[in-house]
Amino acid sequence: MQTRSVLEIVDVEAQPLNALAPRERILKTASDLFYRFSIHSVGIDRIIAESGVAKMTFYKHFPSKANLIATYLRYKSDIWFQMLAAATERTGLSPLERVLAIFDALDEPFRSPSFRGCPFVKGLAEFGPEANSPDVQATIAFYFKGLHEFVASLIEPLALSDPEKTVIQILSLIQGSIVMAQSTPDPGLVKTIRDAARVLLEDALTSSSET
Amino acid sequence: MQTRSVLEIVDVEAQPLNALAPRERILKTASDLFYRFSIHSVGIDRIIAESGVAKMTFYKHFPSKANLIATYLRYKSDIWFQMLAAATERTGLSPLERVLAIFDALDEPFRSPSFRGCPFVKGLAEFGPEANSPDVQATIAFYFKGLHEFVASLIEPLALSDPEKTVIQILSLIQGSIVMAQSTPDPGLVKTIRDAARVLLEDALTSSSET
DNA sequence: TTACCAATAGACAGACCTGTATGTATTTGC
DNA sequence: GCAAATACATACAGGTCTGTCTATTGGTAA
Repeated sequence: MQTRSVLEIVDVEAQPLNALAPRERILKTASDLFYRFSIHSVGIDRIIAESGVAKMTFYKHFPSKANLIATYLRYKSDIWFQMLAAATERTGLSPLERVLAIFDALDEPFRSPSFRGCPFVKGLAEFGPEANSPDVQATIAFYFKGLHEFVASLIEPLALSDPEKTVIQILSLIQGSIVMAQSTPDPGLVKTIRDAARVLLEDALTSSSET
Repeated sequence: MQTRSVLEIVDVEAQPLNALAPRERILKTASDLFYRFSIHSVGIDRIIAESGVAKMTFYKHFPSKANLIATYLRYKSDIWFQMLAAATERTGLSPLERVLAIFDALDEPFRSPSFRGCPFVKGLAEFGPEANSPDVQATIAFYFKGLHEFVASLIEPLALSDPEKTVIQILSLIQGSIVMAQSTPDPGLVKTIRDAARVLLEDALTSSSET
């Protein structure tokens, strides 16, 4: 009983599968498989088998595969935004350091052997504009919009004359570094990109103070 | 007869489907469909139907779907590198302008309504390290290596003290801008990213001349 | 003309896919 | 301890996938 209540407050991420309720077990298994192998190449049957759940239980919790996919993406999105918030909201950081903290936060995932790139870029690759999966597409759009707003909120305190321009540049560095980390292994990547971001931010600050 | 020889030297890209030989018809159809809808979600049957070819004809020219996918990616890679070469090899450009010309070349594809992001990032999303398709994976790796070498060859004349660092930064801006163009429409994107690249290059040049 | 080769049409095998149906076991709340 | 909800195992329907097979048509070159 006591063990039970402890389990409930601990992050789902760190739990062994068999300690989780069916719904979480399905979601975590699907998340691993979708992220590793791509979405279309992983069938419901495999998710059911690896999560040790009956088919009817699956369809009770997730009315369709599309629903599971959207839930998976939303789950990844939540984890990612939580991580970003934790990294940038630390006390004692200057506004500029908060922006650069984004890149520091990327270092650990980039070094993880299970890193496979951005789930939402991958999602967009499989469920682009021509796909017929409104829930999935909406979840992907939700992420990109959220990231944009998050970066904008960090840039805003810098009081730049053209903040949106710098937001786009930082976003491009984030997305670009994720692609690079996935396609071209390089232990120094984060430092290189962080330096680029710093140069761009300092340039924007200088330009803004001149005018 | 004369028409025939003309057709042969004109770029395959611009031809109507029915004027092409079966192999090119298949490849062009597959290229369109794979790029628009993703690879796994487009079946052989659909490619055959839309290219107006018999199934046996398809399997005569492409021994398997994996072979077609690898050929498709190689085809996209060739077109893309040709475009990059044409944009950067123009006469009268300074070494720095040649690097920036990469971003000018991105403007047109980004504005095209049929733009759907980078075929190789999309390819990696569907055929990552865990996939069992060595030919496809090799073609994707070939592209990323080629782009890296291409950018390095443009950076090299700048005689920077740490050229590889700038190469990675420029590559990240390229990949990042492609993701942004796909996920967040913005007519001013290329100018914004080009400015970022210019700032980074000028900073690298300044640092190199100081030491 | 004849012999050949490429392309066409369409059926088919065997595996996989999503989602449903049926019935049994287990856990949970009262 | 009992009733109700939940999860289990498994079979199945209907569709799609890749790749093979057979048989026929049409153009080309000797």
